[in-house]
Amino acid sequence: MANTTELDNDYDDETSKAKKGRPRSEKSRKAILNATNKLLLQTSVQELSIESIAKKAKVGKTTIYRWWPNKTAVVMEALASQPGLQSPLPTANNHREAIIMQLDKLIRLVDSHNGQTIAQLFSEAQASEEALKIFKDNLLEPLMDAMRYSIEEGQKNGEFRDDIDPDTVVDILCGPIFFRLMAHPQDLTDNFREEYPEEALKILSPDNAN
Amino acid sequence: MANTTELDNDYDDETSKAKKGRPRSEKSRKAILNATNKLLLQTSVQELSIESIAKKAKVGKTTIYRWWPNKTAVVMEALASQPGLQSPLPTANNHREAIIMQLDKLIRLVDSHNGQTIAQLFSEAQASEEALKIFKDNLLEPLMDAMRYSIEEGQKNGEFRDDIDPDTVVDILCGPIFFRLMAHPQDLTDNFREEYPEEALKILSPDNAN
Amino acid sequence: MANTTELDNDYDDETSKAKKGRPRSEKSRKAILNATNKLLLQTSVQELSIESIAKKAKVGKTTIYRWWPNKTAVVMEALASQPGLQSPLPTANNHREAIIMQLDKLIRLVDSHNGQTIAQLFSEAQASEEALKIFKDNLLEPLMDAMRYSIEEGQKNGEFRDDIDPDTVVDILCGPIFFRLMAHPQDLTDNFREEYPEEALKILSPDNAN
Amino acid sequence: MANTTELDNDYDDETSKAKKGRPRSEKSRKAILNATNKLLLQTSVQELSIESIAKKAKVGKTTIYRWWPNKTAVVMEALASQPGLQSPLPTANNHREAIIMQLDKLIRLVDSHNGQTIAQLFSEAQASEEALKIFKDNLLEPLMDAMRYSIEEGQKNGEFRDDIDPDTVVDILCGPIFFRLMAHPQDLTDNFREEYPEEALKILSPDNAN
DNA sequence: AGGTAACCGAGACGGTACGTCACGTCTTTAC
DNA sequence: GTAAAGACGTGACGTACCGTCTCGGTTACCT
Repeated sequence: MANTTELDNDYDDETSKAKKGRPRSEKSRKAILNATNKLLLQTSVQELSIESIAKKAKVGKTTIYRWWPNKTAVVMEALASQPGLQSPLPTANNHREAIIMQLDKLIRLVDSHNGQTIAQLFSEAQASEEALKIFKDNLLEPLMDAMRYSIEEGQKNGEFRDDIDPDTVVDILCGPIFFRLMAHPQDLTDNFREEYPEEALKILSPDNAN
Repeated sequence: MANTTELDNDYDDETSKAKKGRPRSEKSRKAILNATNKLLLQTSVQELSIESIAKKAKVGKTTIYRWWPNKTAVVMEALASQPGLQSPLPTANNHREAIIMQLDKLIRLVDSHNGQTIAQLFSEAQASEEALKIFKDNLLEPLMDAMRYSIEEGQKNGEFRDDIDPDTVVDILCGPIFFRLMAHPQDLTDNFREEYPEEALKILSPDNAN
Repeated sequence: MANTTELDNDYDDETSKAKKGRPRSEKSRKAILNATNKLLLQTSVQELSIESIAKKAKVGKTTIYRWWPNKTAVVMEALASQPGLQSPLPTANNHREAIIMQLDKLIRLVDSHNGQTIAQLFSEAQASEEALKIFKDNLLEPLMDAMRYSIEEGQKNGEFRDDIDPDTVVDILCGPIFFRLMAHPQDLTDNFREEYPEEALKILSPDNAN
Repeated sequence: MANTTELDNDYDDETSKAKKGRPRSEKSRKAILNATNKLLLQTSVQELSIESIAKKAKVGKTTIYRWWPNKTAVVMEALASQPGLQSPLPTANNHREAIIMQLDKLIRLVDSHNGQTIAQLFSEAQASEEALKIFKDNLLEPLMDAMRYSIEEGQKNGEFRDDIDPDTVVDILCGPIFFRLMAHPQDLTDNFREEYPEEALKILSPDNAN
């Protein structure tokens, strides 16, 4: 029947957006992320259940399962939906300063009320390949990529020693922050925030080249 | 028949043994730890269930609950029960060497088939105060205490700069290893094991004092 | 609020269709009652476990707990679901005959393979207010109400003496049957069925009035 | 009736019968029966656990299992150990009076705080051949035997009609009492106690012979 | 204007594991 | 040999969530 239909379909496929059916409810999406954030103030990511989110958001469980692959993805997006997390860094005068600002931002993030949630997301990722990908794609990689870029640029222009692998440096810079977050988060004090970046960056000083 | 003092000691030793009731079954204890280790080769700590341990060990669930407060504690003891983990470090010529050996041992541990389990235990600990205590008491603190001791001694004898908090140094040394374990464990290569300790230790070099 | 009684189904179809969510599975309901009846051929009500019913019916435990408050309720409904138990009594010429037929039906019921189950349900009811209510509402009261009605009518029309409390009479008529069921069920013979109702009914004879 | 003379016990201790090992502890026996009676004031026989008795009596579980085959036996003996239950009946002028006194005693017993326990024992017996035997041997049979004896004697001397099976009569007399105890114990009032025996006995009146 | 298709909430479904309780047995020391 | 203590393997309890599945009902686009 109706070859016109097929022509139209072909045409539609190209112009894309024209999907049949009821569109995704933005209201539900927001209710879910909102409920997730509220629940996370009281419970850990591990204790958080899809069922409790659905109940709190007055949403069917299927609606959650339709749009997110798992709990980690929901929490990740709920976290990202919070205002203020995307705040841009001020422009830096040099790569050293840029990295210090990045580290400072990371410490602030991790020392906020979201710190525990981030640690728990990282933890969830340890038991599931899928969750690990989501965590890395959305939080870890952007962070590390920016840092690696600054390192590489600094190495190119001689600001930093260049006889050390940038990936290793990224781990050396970020690792202690995440470690402290997970092992003794109460010590992520102002003091640490001020001193740590300076100390950590010494690893990149040309004086420490082999 | 020595003097009275020793008799008293002997006597005390014998009376203190006197526990009433059926003694704890060493056989069951071993079966539980054994089953746990075997199951951990196939599943994550998170997926591991007390029920599956009990079934595999041919033991009642209650026997597990009687002796361990939670899953983390069982896994922790199962891990510790493995031979070779308690292997002592060779004596070092100086504190720098001592720390390098400690770091090397940690990397080896974390790069073994137990690495994932350790990461998962650390993760479990993020959602439970109780689990965190067990993890720190049994794994983290002994490790960090030894390292802190070496650092402090090295600071005293001038081997290391002494204008930096030993606790911070411990985090700087250990953090990247745990971070890499959790973020990209496939990169805990021989190469990393050889280079990382040397690089990390630069933080303690007197040349890097402020 | 939903006040749907199952008897009202015809009426409901026309009016209050408004049930949300997936409807109750009739297949599961039948599987549960069926499994219960089958298991009761092998074990006592006391030994019967919800878990075994769920397993045999290939149904989740929660499905049982969702629809029945306790084991007694499941068994009660399983019993009632058996064909033949609801068979109506033939119409009687007078109240004496009506009661004799009711007693005969009770003895037959109690002498069937369901007799033990009924005794055990009655027993379960001795330790639980809730179970007692279910047993009375579903089995005992209908039986006793019918009997009491016949007694009262017979008293009104002079067929029976009216100087005795109908409730006491009901107990006098039913008690021995249940007692024999519980104390020596092997004696609920044809002989008893034939003789007992006649004898018991003498209590209502006008000749025995005080 | 217990007629163990204490002289015999003293004598045994000193001489022949002397069994090896520690003798059974009378203190434990009493503690167990005592604890059982106390617990039965709070819980049903079904809810009562051997474990709770042992705990309350400060006795090992094995001590209970060594001397009683099951819970019913313990409860039965605990019940029997209560003073006042063995009170003898006054001598009767005729068999009719004897039976009335027996029924009156039964109603009193069953209306006491032990009534529920007796009903529950009878109930336990429905699921276990062993428990049924204990209940019948210790409570039901003595009661029914006495009643049957009076009936048979009354039939012999013409006090009662003799064209009805004494066993059936016993059930007719006792059944309603147990039935009322189990179905609506709140109606075991003084009124019932006074009226029921007279009414029930009409079944034996020669006037009601066929 | 009417079909059709994807969405939505609600909630029942078969499962798995939880942590607890009591069972009846076993194993120790003490008497 | 009995007693108290208490650990043992077993199995059921009732609950919480899992991820899936049906419902009735709601938008939107596409004829």
